[in-house]
Amino acid sequence: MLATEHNSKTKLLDAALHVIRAKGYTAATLDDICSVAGVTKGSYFHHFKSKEDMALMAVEHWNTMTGGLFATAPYTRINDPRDRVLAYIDFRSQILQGDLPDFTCLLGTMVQELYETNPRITTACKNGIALHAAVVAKDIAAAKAMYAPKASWDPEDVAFYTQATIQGAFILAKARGNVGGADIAAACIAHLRRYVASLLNPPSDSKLAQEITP
Amino acid sequence: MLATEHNSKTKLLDAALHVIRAKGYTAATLDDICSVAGVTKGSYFHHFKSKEDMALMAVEHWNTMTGGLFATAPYTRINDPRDRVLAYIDFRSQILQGDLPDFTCLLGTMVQELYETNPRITTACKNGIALHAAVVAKDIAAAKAMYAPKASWDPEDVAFYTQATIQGAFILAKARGNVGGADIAAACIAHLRRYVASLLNPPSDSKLAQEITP
DNA sequence: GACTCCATACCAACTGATTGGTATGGTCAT
DNA sequence: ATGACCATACCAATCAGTTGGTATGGAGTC
Repeated sequence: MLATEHNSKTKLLDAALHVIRAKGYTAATLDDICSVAGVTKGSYFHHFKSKEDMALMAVEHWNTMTGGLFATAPYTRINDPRDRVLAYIDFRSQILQGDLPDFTCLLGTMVQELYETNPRITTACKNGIALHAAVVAKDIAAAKAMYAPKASWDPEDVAFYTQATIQGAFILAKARGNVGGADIAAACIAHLRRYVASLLNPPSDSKLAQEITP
Repeated sequence: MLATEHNSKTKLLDAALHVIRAKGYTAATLDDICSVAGVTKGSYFHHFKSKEDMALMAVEHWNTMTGGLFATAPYTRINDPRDRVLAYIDFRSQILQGDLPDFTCLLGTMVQELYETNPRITTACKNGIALHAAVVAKDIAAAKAMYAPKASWDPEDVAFYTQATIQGAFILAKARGNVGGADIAAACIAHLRRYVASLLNPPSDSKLAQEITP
């Protein structure tokens, strides 16, 4: 067994996550990714049959990485579903650390430029986002059942709304740049938190949470 | 005056708006843009000294186009500032028509892939977004002064939040594709509307609108 | 344990196509 | 005839992908 057996493939995928998030899919060249990974194109094409193939595997890699991150995050151990949902949102705010390419979303970045030109990658991104949204929706549904059972809004719908806001927060962050970018994203997520909190704990005489008709 | 005086330049800019929104900045080639515009590269380089220069002018073109669209939109004639803000959000939902490249945002698309590699275009996008956010913020501030004067949230902050949600809605729409994409974006904007409405018309015993601490 | 055999992993150099950008020359209004 | 406008032909650089090859180590045979 080799210490470096499948090391190159993982290094290439890690490099791809970083480079694509920094420059986008089209501008991310194979040479970029290979040089960050510290391997050559020969190795690259040994593991991937094309750039598109690599991107699809990068999406899988991303899904397992982020899936693990959220599955093992501290907020998951909170019992009350409402608190857990809000702690999830807090967690999304807390992980806005480091440079922008470190905390922005691979799927949102790729689908933005490829939705019309690359259906396979677009579908992979759609599925990845839906996968995470479903996890969030599960907690939201549990919280709704307990705190707003009669409300007419759909937990899945709210889950997608959280993802939209977070994706949009990334865009504003990118526009502002590395200094201040994380701050404006956090401000957006703070508003999102307040909205979700209001949906799950509506003041008794308020019709806010009941009246949502998507 | 010539009928064709600056016709080619405008056609090139219009083509650029469409092609860049469809494929992103990097993947949008000069040949793409020229062929959509129906002119040749000779004309292109007569009007623009480089691709970056063209993109910067495209941002200006975009700002004047969208600026005019919102400045003359029916909702601006609504007197009550709260109604006007909510009608603005409704308007954002109403213009989700046609194919995705027709209603998604040039600035959000470009900044997503260029924030680390092209500071000039990034700054132009940031300014364009801030420009529109300021227009929205003005109405939100007027509405706040009338309906939630003691609330601690910042109108500018909320304006940026609206832009983030809309940008994120575009990403979800792109992920879902041309069929259903506009629907999920509209669902997100519906939630946004409800949140902004709650900020501007807080139920008397609710602390929702007052407690926002961004 | 020494041997062949072979799949996996990797590399350096190359290729054809495409890219943004140029050079040059023509057309037309003033 | 001069300058704004635009078309054709072209160029150097760069791109994704190929080529032909080396190095390693494990399986099977004797």
